[in-house]
Amino acid sequence: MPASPTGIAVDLRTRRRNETRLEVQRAALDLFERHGFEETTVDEIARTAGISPRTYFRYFATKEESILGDTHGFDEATHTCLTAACATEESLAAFSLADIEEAFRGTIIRFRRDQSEVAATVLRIRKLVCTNPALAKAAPGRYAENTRRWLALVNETCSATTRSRVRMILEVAQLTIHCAFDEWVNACASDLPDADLLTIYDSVCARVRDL
Amino acid sequence: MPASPTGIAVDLRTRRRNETRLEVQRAALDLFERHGFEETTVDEIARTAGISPRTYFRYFATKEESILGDTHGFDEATHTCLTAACATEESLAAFSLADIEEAFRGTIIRFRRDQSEVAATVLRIRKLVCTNPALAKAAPGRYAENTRRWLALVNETCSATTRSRVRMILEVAQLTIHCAFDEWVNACASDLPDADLLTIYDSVCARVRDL
DNA sequence: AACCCAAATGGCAGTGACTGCCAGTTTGAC
DNA sequence: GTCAAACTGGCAGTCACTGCCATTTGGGTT
Repeated sequence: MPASPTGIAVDLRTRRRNETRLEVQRAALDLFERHGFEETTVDEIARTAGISPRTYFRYFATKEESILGDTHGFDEATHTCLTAACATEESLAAFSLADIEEAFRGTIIRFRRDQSEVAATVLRIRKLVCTNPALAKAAPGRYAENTRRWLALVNETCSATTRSRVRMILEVAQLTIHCAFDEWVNACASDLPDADLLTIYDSVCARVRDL
Repeated sequence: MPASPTGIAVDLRTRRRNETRLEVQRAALDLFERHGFEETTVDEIARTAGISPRTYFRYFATKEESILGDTHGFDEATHTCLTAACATEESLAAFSLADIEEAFRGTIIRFRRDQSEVAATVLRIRKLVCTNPALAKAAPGRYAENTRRWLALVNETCSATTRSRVRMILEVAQLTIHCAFDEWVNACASDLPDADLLTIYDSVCARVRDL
């Protein structure tokens, strides 16, 4: 199996897989924007992406996942943040909301560097999610699943109290980001001058601290 | 239209409606416990409750709603709490997480007075929700819908900042209760001696404050 | 080169949630 | 008693999603 310069293994197979995955996501986003989420069938998405409906469900478990599957790097940020914290008992005890907030801030900043391309897609997705009721309803469930998975990383070694604390941190962090996303979408829709995700995120974080 | 002693209007029609609603909820809870959520079909629930499948969907929009529809009084608590806060601008500015937490505490205490009957049902429901993945995934979406509806009450009169603040308060309050529910279920399952919902809720609230 | 296994794909038939429509029945107001 | 509105059941249909099987394709082995 050949390796890319970054050391990540990439057969032809997995490269193709990633490509079609992206293709499907693009098709779904496009169709949802044009005709609405409920009006678009999985068959249409598959046809547009050039695959069979049966194959669609080998890439995404549900219709919603073609948009909600992409978490824009925040999942990865949480994951690395948490696994680092799980290293020792002390680091887990010291693990705090501020850690994840800092990691999220880093992810947001990375958006900017990738000039428009990524950030624009994120905005389109978030707009859909907070506009369409069906997606708005499906999204929290999807995120709760992730939280569950993460919590499993901590599960074994620590006390029930610590685990509960970690859960609260993860959930509040998620909550904060999603609120920021929503406000960002609204700000962009209203053409407000300070429609900057990082600025908004910081102010939402501050608001949480003042609760 | 006759009125009950409490002043609530109860025709025969609405009384019947409430009865069948309860009947369906009971049937669903029972079947889900015995055969599992995904293994139970809506047709079975309807048959057990003595109605047609078509009628089922006139009571509950989805299969999940037959359990998730009952929010054990916490929705009502939130609603009254929030409408009271919306009365004047000052009261809305003073509205805080502590207000809702106090209201929730009251709701929990009310469980106790209704000796076992209600509390037992709540426990059964919460156990199902935190055991079954499909329900665990559906639940957050359901609650997000409520938050949306509540936020609409505040929508018109106040600044974007205040609305954002109210949203955070509502969401964190929801989060706290659901964490408490989960810990309660786990404590009951392990037969822990201090498996008291109020005690657990208080400690979760404290944990949130320390974030 | 021929060969082979694992992974990927597509088609087909089936299940089950959910909806719109229509027709019959029940309830409450006058 | 009368009539409109609400409630109900049945039927046909759509669509998300799954299991199974046959076929193709990629990549390593001899």
